[in-house]
Order: sequence, then C-alpha cells, then structure tokens
Amino acid sequence: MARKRITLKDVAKSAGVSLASASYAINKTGSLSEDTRAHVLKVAEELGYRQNLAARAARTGRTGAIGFVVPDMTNPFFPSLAQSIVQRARQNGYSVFVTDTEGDQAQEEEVIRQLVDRGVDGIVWFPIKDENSIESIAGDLPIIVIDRTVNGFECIQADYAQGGQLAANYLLASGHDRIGVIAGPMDVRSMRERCGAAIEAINRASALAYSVENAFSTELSGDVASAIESRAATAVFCGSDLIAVGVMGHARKLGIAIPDELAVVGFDDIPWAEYCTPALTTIELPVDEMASEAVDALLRKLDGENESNRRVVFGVCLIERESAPPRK
Amino acid sequence: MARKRITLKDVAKSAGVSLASASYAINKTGSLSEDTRAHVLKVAEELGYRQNLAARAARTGRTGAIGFVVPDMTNPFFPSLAQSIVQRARQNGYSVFVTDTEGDQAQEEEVIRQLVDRGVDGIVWFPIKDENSIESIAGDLPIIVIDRTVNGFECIQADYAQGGQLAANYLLASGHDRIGVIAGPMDVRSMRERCGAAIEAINRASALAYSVENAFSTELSGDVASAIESRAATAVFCGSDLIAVGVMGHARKLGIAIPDELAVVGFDDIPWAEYCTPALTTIELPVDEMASEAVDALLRKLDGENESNRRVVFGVCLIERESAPPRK
DNA sequence: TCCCTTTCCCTAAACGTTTCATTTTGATTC
DNA sequence: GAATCAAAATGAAACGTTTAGGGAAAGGGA
Repeated sequence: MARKRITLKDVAKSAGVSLASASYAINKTGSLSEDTRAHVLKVAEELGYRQNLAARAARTGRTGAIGFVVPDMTNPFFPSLAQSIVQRARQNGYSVFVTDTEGDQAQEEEVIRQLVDRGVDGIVWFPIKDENSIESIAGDLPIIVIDRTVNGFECIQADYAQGGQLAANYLLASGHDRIGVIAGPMDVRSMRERCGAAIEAINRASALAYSVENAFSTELSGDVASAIESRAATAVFCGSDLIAVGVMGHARKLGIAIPDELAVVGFDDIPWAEYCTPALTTIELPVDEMASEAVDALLRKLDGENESNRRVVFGVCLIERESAPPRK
Repeated sequence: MARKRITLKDVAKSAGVSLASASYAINKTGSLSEDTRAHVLKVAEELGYRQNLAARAARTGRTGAIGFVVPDMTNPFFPSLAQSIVQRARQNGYSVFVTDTEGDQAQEEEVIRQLVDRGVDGIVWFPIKDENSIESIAGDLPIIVIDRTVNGFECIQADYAQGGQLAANYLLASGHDRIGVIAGPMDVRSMRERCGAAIEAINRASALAYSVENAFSTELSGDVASAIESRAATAVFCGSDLIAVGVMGHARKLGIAIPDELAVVGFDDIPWAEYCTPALTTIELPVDEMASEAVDALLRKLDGENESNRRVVFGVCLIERESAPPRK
C-alpha cells in the first residue's frame, strides 16, 4: 500500500536526464530546451511525482508557509478574515498556520517564536495591543499588522474615525439630540478613533448625553447599565456590535423599546448583526478587502519590495437596519 | 541587523563537541553523559540556538504540522472547533494548517493534496459530504474525520439522534401536540440522524404536524415559509440554529408570537443562539471536547497506535432558553 | 581551420538536520 | 600490564531538494 514516495531523482533517472535538469524543468528555471522540459514534466506526471516541500525548504530557506496570529478566534471578525487570508494565500501557493493567542501577550510572544522556528516566510498579525515590540523575537521577518497599529510595521486598517463620524452624523440627521456613546476598551487605538470621532461630532451638535466604557462583550458594566436606565439618551452609538447586542438585551429587559425609545448603532457588522431583533444598524468594515490586502502586502514584501511603515486605510460604510431607522 | 542564524554546527563547535553529540543533547536521545548534555544545552541557550524545523523535517520525514480541513469557516461551528484544535495541537508541539474548501469537493481534494505535499503528519477533516474517497490522494496519511461519517476513518461525532430525541421529548413534555420539523439538507448523515430521531419520537406521540427541508441557512424555502404560515404546529424543531433563526425571523414578520404561538428549538448552540430574541432553546454539542478528542486521536495515530475505524460519539444536551420554555 | 558565442545539460556542493556504525575513553577484572 | 566491556563521543552518510559553475555540442563569422 504505502509505496515509496517518488523523488526527483526517480524522475530524472526515468527521464534520462540529470537531477539538475529535472529540477530546472519542474521549477521552470534555468535554461532548458522546450523538448526536455516537456519530456521531464510528462515523466513526472506519469510517475505521480510530488515535490517534497520540506526538503525544498531546507535548501532554499523558504517554506512557502505564512502565519496568521489572532488574539481570539471567537472574535466575530475572525472567520471572514481567516477565510480571505487562507484563500488568498493559497491562490499564491502559500499555506497558512493559524494560531490563537487567547488574548495573552505571553502566549502571543511564544506563538510568534514558534512560527519563526517553523520557518514561516512571513506573518499576518492581529495583535492584542497596539504598542508592542517583538523585533527581538521576530528579527527581520516580514510582518503585516492588521486592525491594530504597531510602529515599524505595515498596518492594514479601516477608517475607524470615519466610521464613528458616519454613525454620529446619521443619528444626528435622524433628529436625535441626546445621544450616548458606549465605547469599548479605550486602550485600543481603533476604539479611541471610532469613539473619539463620534463624540466630537456629537459634541459639536451639543447632543452628547453620556459617554461610558465597556469591555468587548455583551455583558454590561454597572456604569453602562445605569446610563441606559437613566434614559438620558434617545440613541446610542456602541463601539462594537457585541456591546450593541448587550445594550439591546438590557434595554429589552427594562422595557425600553428599540428603536422607538432608544436607537442603537453598532460597529463591525458582525455576521449576526443582521439577525438580531431588531436587526442592528451598524458600521461595516471591508474585512475581505483588508485580509486580501494584508496577504498581498506580505507577499510583496516577500518579493523584496520595501515599502515599510506604510499604513493602508480602508473606507467603511453604514448599514441601515432596524435598530436605528433613517428618520425618527 | 540580520545576524546569521545560529546552526547546530555553531553550537557544537562552541561547546567543543561533535555535531552528533550536539544533536543528541538537544533531542535528548542517544547516549550522552549528563555533564555534556547539560553543557551543550547551556551553550545552545547562550547562543540563542533555535532548531531549523524545515531541515529537521527533511531528514526525519515528519514536519510536526497537521492540517485542519473545513468546508466553510463561516460555519458557526468553526471558531470554537478551530480554537480547540489549534490549542491542543500546539500544546503537543504541533502547528496547524487551516484550510477552507468553500464547500466545493474539487477544492477539497486539491486542498488535501496540497497538505500532503507540505508533508503534514496528519489531518483533521471536516468533510463536505459523508461518503467520500480520498485514499487515492491521501495514501496512508493518518486522518481523523470530525462531525461527518467517512468509511475507513476514525470519526468523531456527537450523538445527533439523542439530540433529536431530546428536543422532541422536551416539546412533547411541554404539552405540544402539533409539532413541525424543519430539517436541514437530508443528504448529510448527521441531519438524517437528528431529524429522523425527532420525527420518530413525535410520530410515536402522533403529534407530527409537518416535516420539511431547508438549506443550512437563514433563508427559508417556499415550502418552509408556507408550513409556518399554515400555523399547523405550535412548536417546531429545526435541524440547525441557523434555520431556527430564519424561522423566528419569518414568524415575527407574520406576527406569530414566539414562544407563545410557536415554540422553537434549534440544534448546535451556535454562539449567537444565546443572544437571539427570544434567546434560542437548542441542543448543545460538546464542540471543545470533540475537537480535543480529534487531535488526541490523531496524535495517538501518529504514535503508531492503530485503532482504525473507531467511531467516538459524544453526548449532547438541551439548553433551555426563551424560544421554547419548559412548560406551556 | 580556428575561435567565439550561445544553448543546453551535467557534476557536485550545499541546506541543517538525524542517526548508523564506529572509535575512543576510562573503569574493571584477571 | 594486558584484556574486556559498557558508556560516551564521533565521523560521515543520508534526507530531497536547489543552484553555481563548468563543459560539450552546435552554430556562425573570420
């Protein structure tokens, strides 16, 4: 059953050429006549030859694998991000090691170190925190940062500030004049940007009812809960959809009608936003594009292009659903 | 900046021993005195030596990597499954290539072939279909099947029939005597099992109102929509949570109150089930345990244990939430 | 005829490991 | 002091590739 693996040597012998020629033929490198190339390829095909990528990696120092490091796979961002990254990488002949760091920075370091050991050619990294220094472990390995901001690396992001503005302006235009902001953790930069922009816009209209902070979770802190109970706002902008879901749940428990008594706008457009009751109005990020760009940027870097410290920002848009209808 | 990578040769030289001894020391194999072993390890540490796993793989034929093949990453199953698999693998020194086949069997073959080329030591496979034959491409590579049933491989599953029964009995015990079943695609075995068991139990109580089929999706087919509109049932069991969400949405649109006029039970306990409105009563599968067992089984196989064609079945349980309260 | 290019192919070294087979070491026994 | 033996250490081959450098054959110009 387990017949021996066909090696390049077998192909070469069977085709009556040298090992080198066989290699050139397979890799379409070197100078070979069309005839021999075709002949070798045909023989390889017949024999069912498959490259041994481990050996190749040993020789070339390039594994054709990249790493994807993510703080938490259950982050609703993750699936579509991962899907796009894996697909895009595969189209270019790369495979992807996916690793979860459980939101723990020690594990994050460890994971990256392991990837380096494995000899990945590069990493797409969704860091836990914005500030970070992993040069010591990653050396000069090409790394692309996604969603967060880390100095010294190319960063792929969405225009969070634009998102906050969009949401705020939308609520203002709908006639709300008492608007609350329920932010996520303000130590992550993208959160500061989205909520900062929202608060600024709302403030300019003198419509800010309150501004509180919550974890990236549907569980609400006491502050947030009492802000809602106060009914000081007729609309809220939430720093993430998860929070928005929590807010809607709590409001329902209090008998506050959504959207009539409280309009809710989220951020991220996670897959379930569409299926909440009421369906969540939210800011959509072009996750697929971001993922593809991350891979593309990484591959470019692998090909030696040096455009370090670039920061690519993708535009976002507002998805109107039921939790915050267009006109009040 | 990019100082040369430290190789085992450097360590050996610096420690004043042969390459072989260095290797033995690092791998804790061979016969070495405790003294030299410790000394080599110390030197390696000082120099910051890191094994080149690609080279090692070339020599040993084992890469320390496994593949995880999944039909669709946006399947709500996926994140927790992936998380557990990746974690468990990492604890045992393995890294995981994650790949999405986009529900396409041609791609599935292609993906598996690529993994084989990469020299993965084994694969955890969530197949698209139950019947399947990939021996030709996978050869004698250790493979564990998860969730589906494929002959010739060890399969890790949940007790779907038990789940169907639980749901049916729960609804019957709650006093329902006209119960509908909205199945998912019946060409997947686990769906046949869960719905078959449910229908049987309901039939025994002569309470079956209707039984229709839908895709794995929140979009409802015409059949399903009209079944709901007919109001022939006071409760439905849905073959998957996604379908249940779709049903609840449609019912709401028709003004059918949930759970009062229509109780709904789902299957899978996807992450959002808890946050639906009303929160979805559903069957929970022990996803983490299944994932861990899959990895463990694979690792056992890699260690030469031969318990092929085993079928491991995990028990499930019913989670009571609001969409189908305990007593009517 | 001689020499120079070009085209094609080959030999052999290298990548960083592991591991087999062998040699060295040093203690123990006669 | 020689012989024996296990333990410890080593030399070198192997894994399946890639690739630099060289050389033979073929063609062309003088």
